[in-house]
Amino acid sequence: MNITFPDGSTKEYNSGITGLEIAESISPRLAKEVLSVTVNGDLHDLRFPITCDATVILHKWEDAEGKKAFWHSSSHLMAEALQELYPKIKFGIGPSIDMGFYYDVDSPTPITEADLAKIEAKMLELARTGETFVRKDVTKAQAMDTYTKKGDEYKLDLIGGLEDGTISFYTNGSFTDLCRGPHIQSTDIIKAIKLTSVAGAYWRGDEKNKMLTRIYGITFPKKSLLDEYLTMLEEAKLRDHRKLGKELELFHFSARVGQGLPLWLPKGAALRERLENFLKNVQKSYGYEQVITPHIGMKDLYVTSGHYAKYGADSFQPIHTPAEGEEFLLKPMNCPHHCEIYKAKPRSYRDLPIRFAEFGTVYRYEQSGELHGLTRVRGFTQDDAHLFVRPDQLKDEFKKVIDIVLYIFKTLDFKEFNAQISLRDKVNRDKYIGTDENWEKAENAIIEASAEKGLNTVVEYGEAAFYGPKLDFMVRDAIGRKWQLGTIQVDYNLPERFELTYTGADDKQHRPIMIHRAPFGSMERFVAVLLEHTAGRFPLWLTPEQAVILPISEKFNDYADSVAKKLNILSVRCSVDSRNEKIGRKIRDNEIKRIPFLLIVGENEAGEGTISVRKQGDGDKGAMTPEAFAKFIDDLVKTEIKPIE
RNA sequence: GCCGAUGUAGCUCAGUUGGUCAGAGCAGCUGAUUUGUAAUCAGCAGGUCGUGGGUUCGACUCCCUCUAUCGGCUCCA
Repeated sequence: MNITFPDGSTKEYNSGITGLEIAESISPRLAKEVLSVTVNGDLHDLRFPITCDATVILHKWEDAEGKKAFWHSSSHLMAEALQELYPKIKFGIGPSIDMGFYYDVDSPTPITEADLAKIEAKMLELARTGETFVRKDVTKAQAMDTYTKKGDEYKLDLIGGLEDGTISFYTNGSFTDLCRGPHIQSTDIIKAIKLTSVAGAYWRGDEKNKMLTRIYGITFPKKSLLDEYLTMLEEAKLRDHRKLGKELELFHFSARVGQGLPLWLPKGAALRERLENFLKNVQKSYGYEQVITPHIGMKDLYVTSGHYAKYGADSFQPIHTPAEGEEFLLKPMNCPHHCEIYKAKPRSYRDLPIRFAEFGTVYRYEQSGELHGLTRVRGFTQDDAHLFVRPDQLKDEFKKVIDIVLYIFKTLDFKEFNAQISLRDKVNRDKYIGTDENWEKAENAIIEASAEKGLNTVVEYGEAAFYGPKLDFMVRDAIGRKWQLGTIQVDYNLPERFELTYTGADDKQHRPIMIHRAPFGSMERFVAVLLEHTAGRFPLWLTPEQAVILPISEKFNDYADSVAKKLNILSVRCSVDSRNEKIGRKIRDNEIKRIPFLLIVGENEAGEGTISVRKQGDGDKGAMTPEAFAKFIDDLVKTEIKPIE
């Protein structure tokens, strides 16, 4: 029997050998380190006999598959510890996740964060005994029987959803669990354990079900890896946009204004304005026209669009005029307004594509528990645009929008993002409006355009908007949470509902197709993610303050003011730190404020008409005239914003 | 909305078993200093201890309500 390895080499083994034995035959060290094994593309138990020629991959910690097995096994170890500490506990599911694992449990005794240290200690104690993970295959009926006797409704629910056939149990120490595996060979390679948090989670993710307690944890094969991880988490917290937003005085929340309603402070407003102008310029070059629409619209507008039926009950309640009692809704999206602009006059096929852009502020009632800094708010501004196109223009226009998103990401140095194609749920179709035919056309347009643009995409079913499929651009925040930024959506439905038409070359009326798109997603979320990516060190073209002039003493404040005037005229954003403080103090304070350039002026500079330039994190740059410095800044900004290709 | 945790001055945080515990540093203000590349010195002022109830002779401390925030779940036009 031949076993082939990933490097292409082949070795002969006796039939029935296991992955673990193969590792042992290669080296005792590998046998210690191997965490899981892939046989012919499928994950297998390390003790699973291999009986025919196969390709085998032995996974160590360095592999994602190795980590998965390690963390999944750790969740079983935690379950064992929990069972010993809380004998009446029942278990839901306990998978590995991106970083670590969790287990959902139903315990009559509440488990809180205060209990985590105790559970950790128990886990370590059990891990050291070197328990193996022993697999036992049973029939579905036997499995049902086992859990019926135990009175475990969660496991019974899980088994009920499985197909008939073999079901596997894994046992480590005193704990046996329904589990597909695979697992690591022994618990004694789990050397470092940190239970990170407890949280509530609905059974099977359905809010109608009971809420279980979810315990999150992470484990490592070495103590030093845990320390590194904890350090990394600490550093990530320093980049949290909520912390930086406060420190850099960008935005503020007030309970009296209302939760989820950000107040933009002067520096934040300046930053946001610059981002908006940047995008406006890009859009102008792509033929977009700016429009402006009101913050409210009559209820009927949203009844027509279909949004009222879908979200009306879960929205801010209607606003009424005092005399007539007319109902208005706080604008939750801009598309219906833009449809009405399209309808303002007859459109010809020659006019299309028509591209209406607006930085449109919208209000959505998000559940209170869902609010999160600037990334999930109740009032926010979309960098919205709606493109009205002919069918023959759809794919090209979609590709141009992808170009815009990629250009923006490149300019702002977002290297790591995921492009996600969000399609309809395969089964549950009544969540959506529109005909199957149009949905298929829309979905195909997105899939083809993305492929032709060479985008590396993942497809997610059930993630589409209720009126159409989307291409979403996802990025992660400082601690790895995923957020959607840019979105591009194809919509056949709103044009139908608003009876949008254009006159074709055949002199007949035709239906345009709509593309909804927002490359930033929203100004709020984009700024939040940008803050976390840059740790508050914005590119020069964006940063609220590019330079601060630091007079050596108050004697030079007048000279500093004259330099500031000169630089402001030359479009350098700078101010004067005229406080009566020592130069060291001024440097420190302004470094902390992340001002890119510090301009020091004293007797020498005032005499020569120059400024001494100090760059953040890069030290002394020498003296130059204000004019030379302005040119220097201008050149740097030009390297940051590259022309559109 | 649900589960859990937290809420002390503008910010970051101390406050022992309920009894001079309302504090510190930074920021602010005043004065002195007039400074050459990451914190000059001194003084002053700042808080119904998130809100509203309750228990108690007495509550920042214990209990309940509400509210906001944080970690998740659900949701996300």
